[in-house]
Amino acid sequence: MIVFRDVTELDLLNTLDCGQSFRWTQLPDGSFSGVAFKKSVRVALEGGSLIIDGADEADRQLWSDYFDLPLDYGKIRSDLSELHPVLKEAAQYASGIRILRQEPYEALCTFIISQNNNIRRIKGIVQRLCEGFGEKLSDGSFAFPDADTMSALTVEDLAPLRAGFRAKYLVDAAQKVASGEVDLEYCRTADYDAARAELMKIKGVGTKVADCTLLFGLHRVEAFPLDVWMKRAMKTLFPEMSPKDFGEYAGIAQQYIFHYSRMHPEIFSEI
DNA sequence: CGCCAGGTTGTCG
DNA sequence: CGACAACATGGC
Repeated sequence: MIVFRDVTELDLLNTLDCGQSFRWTQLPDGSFSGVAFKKSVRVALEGGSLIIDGADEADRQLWSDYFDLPLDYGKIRSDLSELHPVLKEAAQYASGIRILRQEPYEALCTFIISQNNNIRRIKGIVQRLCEGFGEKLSDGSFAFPDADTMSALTVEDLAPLRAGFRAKYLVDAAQKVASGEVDLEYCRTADYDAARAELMKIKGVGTKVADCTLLFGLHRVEAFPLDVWMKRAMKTLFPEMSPKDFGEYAGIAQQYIFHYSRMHPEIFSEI
């Protein structure tokens, strides 16, 4: 078990169940169980301490990075709040959301699955993908399958996922990542537009999936994915702003606005 | 039955 | 460029 003391700006529900990761489920006691990096853990926040149950002390840095603990979200939220009064309200409402540092290939695949889909069904497809093709862990849970494994699969193999038209995109992603035709680590440090173009070599990866992969899988926090909610929010709440105006931590602003918008749908349906 | 869901693609002006 | 249907599946 690993314990991180005096953790601030972290809300587990808003971070683990806000549509950036699809691998966490809340338990009756409020804690979360999930798998990342082929490690199954239970996560809880008690009295300001973040507890990673089932983790080895040797992985302390890994889990610190996963929850992005080194980044000063209080400072970032304060700075973002000065940009726009509505952003200030959204950031306050959604405070405690952090950008997870997920594995790049997992982020890529889950956001390919996310297109024209809803979060509930995305979770189901991801779970079936892991159970069908991921490594079985000691506690009976399943890791996310790696690109090498998935590159050997066909669309027919993926039929049990019921992923629909997205299955062929998953196969293309696996093959291009496994062969090195698409270099995910290159995307970590490359010029942003070049990184986006690298990911968009994959069929079924457009600007939004690329941006989500960069934000949630490669921690490119300047990314600003525009999905249906964000397009509505930009038009209704920030008509005078463009994504560029949100600065180097635009991705964090994006999460605040996305969460705030989803929790207040009436904003967009009035009149 | 029709509409929508953290979109992308192909096609047509 | 911009608009628009099609794409699989499942919930409402």
